[in-house]
Amino acid sequence: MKRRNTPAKEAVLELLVKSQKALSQDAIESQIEIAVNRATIYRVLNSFCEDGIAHKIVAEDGKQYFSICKKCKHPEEKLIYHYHFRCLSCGTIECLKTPVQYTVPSGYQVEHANCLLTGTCKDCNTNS
Amino acid sequence: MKRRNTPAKEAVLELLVKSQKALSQDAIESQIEIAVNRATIYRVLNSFCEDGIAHKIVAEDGKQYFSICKKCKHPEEKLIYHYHFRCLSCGTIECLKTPVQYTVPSGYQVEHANCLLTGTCKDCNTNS
DNA sequence: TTTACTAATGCAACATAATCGCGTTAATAT
DNA sequence: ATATTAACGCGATTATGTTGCATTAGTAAA
Repeated sequence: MKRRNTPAKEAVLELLVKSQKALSQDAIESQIEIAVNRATIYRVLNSFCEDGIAHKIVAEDGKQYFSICKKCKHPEEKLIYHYHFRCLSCGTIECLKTPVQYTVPSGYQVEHANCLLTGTCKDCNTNS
Repeated sequence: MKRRNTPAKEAVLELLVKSQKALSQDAIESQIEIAVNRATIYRVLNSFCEDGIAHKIVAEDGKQYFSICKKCKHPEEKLIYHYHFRCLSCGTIECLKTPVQYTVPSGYQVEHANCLLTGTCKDCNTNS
């Protein structure tokens, strides 16, 4: 199943790259230049994840957030998991550079890590 | 608002303690001895969280899981965040002893950490 | 034990997130 | 220009979690 380039994909990708943050479907739908159907946005985002272009974060609100992050890629093309930070004040979700480090009991095999810190970000702390 | 003891609370608590795992509302509803309404289960679970008895984990499936974990309590009564592990094969979510360690850029204030690793657990790895 | 107060419950309605089926549209290669 | 089929929009559907409200039942005081 070869991918095709479409206006929807380009617009979503551009928005994600431009915003530098993790965005939810509804944020994308409201910020995107062109009109794109909800289901399509999800399909586009999931295809990005499948292709390793974007990654998905599930926040404690149960919602999915997607982001493009070039720093995620390790030299040997392996994804390095890093912490994400969700600001309770402004809602922003950003990728921190802090890598996720963990050890698991022997016999356990880790395939994915979803690590989210919540609190107040720098901007919201200094502005209050 | 003082808490009252009720059959629903006792049953949910007993189940959580017995199972030693993080359970979702629907798992609790199906495993619990007595019939308890869905909304009540959520209210009970949230009250446990407020009282510091249980903690809530949001998995990458967007669902909330609740668990009792005595090891969570630090000597000075402060909650220590630890990793959780979700097995993609058997669905079990368990608390790992691995503490969550992170550093955040200056100006950031962390209030909560939700860290979940997914993969295959020991049992599922050895049985395959 | 009886009474009063109100936390807790069940039920139904509601809100939201995400997925899916299906007929149609349009990107790509020939 | 044509054929193929990935991608799309739309509507329906599923699932999770919350909320309002009338009723029930803990708990403490009389």
